[in-house]
Amino acid sequence: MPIAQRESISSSTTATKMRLLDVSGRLFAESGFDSVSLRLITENAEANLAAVNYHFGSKEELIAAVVEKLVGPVNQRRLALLRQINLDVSGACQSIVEAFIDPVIEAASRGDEEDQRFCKLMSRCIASRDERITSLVLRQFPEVLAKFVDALRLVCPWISSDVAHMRIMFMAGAMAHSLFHYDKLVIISEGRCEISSLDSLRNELVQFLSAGMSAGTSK
Amino acid sequence: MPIAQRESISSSTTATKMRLLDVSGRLFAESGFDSVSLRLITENAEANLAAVNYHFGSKEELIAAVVEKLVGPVNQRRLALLRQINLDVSGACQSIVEAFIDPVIEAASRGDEEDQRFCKLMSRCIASRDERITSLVLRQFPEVLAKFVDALRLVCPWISSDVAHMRIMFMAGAMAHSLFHYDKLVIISEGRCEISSLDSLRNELVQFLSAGMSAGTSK
DNA sequence: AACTCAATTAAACGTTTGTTTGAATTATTT
DNA sequence: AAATAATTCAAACAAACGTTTAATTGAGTT
Repeated sequence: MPIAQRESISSSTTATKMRLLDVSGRLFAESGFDSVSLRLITENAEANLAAVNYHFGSKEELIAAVVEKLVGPVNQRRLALLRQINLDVSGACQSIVEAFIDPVIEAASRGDEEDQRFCKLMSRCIASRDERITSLVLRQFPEVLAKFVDALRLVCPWISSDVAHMRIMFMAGAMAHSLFHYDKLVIISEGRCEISSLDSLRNELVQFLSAGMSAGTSK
Repeated sequence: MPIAQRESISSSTTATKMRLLDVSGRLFAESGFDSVSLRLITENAEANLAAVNYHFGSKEELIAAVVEKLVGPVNQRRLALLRQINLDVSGACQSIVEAFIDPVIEAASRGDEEDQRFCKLMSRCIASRDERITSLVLRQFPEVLAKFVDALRLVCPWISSDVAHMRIMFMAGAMAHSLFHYDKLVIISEGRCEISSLDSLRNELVQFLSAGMSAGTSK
């Protein structure tokens, strides 16, 4: 009878359910949401094949659980950091960028998991091209976007609303792309570039984006 | 006997084969490479289900044909534009950014297809997270990356090799992300932002990236 | 007109997918 | 201890997938 107790389950959080969430995140990070089968997940979680449908209802709801568990706290932290910024002092634009970037870096470094895996999963969420994923991610994003646009325009008054929105999008893209692919840079550059740590990537991202965010307008 | 004539086919370019390539590009742009089935492709191309395997050998080789047809000319054009730049004059950094961006914008605007669809397909190639795709795309990229790194460091001598590599990656990410998602910005911004044309997006991208590329280093 | 070979077709193949079922097991409550 | 609910399990399900096969068509050549 796996239907009636759906609601009582969502609060119980069985050990199996948590293991499924954890293993799913690991596998999704490496291969994407669609490529990972329920059989691979349940085998790695040492659970039965039917466990996902029992605990989450469907694969899609499992994905939703993984995604929301990941992006929710990050967006909350972004808003919290943004509120702490003194928008009057010089360097406030860099603080805005940091408020957008650092919650992701923090979460990646804090977790017991490996940095890269967390970054890849986060990148798959933020810059997904699957509407089923983006609809989940973008649900919370309008508030974040609006707050960051307001902050940016307070610090850089010469930026129009349209341009501010675009620049937030550019920032998200640069971050998501580099978070996912930075480990490949040593190969593509044929050994000429090596990123020593996630922190060094973060520093260069902040440097690059701060300049872009505060750039003057063309005309 | 679909094996022996494989090479004679690749030069004949049947009407069916071209239709398959065209339809595949359209469908891949909208839904991604994996989500589009051979049945959907062949139905839209008014061809038989077996046509893809006959003309291309497999679905994977069809994807490879679509990808290489798309990214090859763009990278060639990038290198051509880069060679034309006078690296001594001021504003050379912006020219470098334009040499990276404009080949994509040109190709999107030139094609008979709709802008957005082309942008989405291009974005799926450039910033793919599927190793089967990235291995195709990145095959030509080391040369492009190296040339752009060299040009950037000539114009901005204070940038180290590592940082130059990263900034190219940031640029690619900002471009790919915004090319794919810019039509969603009007929804996410809840009507507060609307991108009038692909050209306006291009102009803001150039403005943003030029500032980021030429930014000073942190210490 | 007979032959040749590329191209198309309909049908079936074997896998893999997410999901469902009903019984067995374990845990919790009465 | 008995009864009830929650969880696990093996097995099977239908659907969708890429691929293959063998027969058929059609144009170009000998």
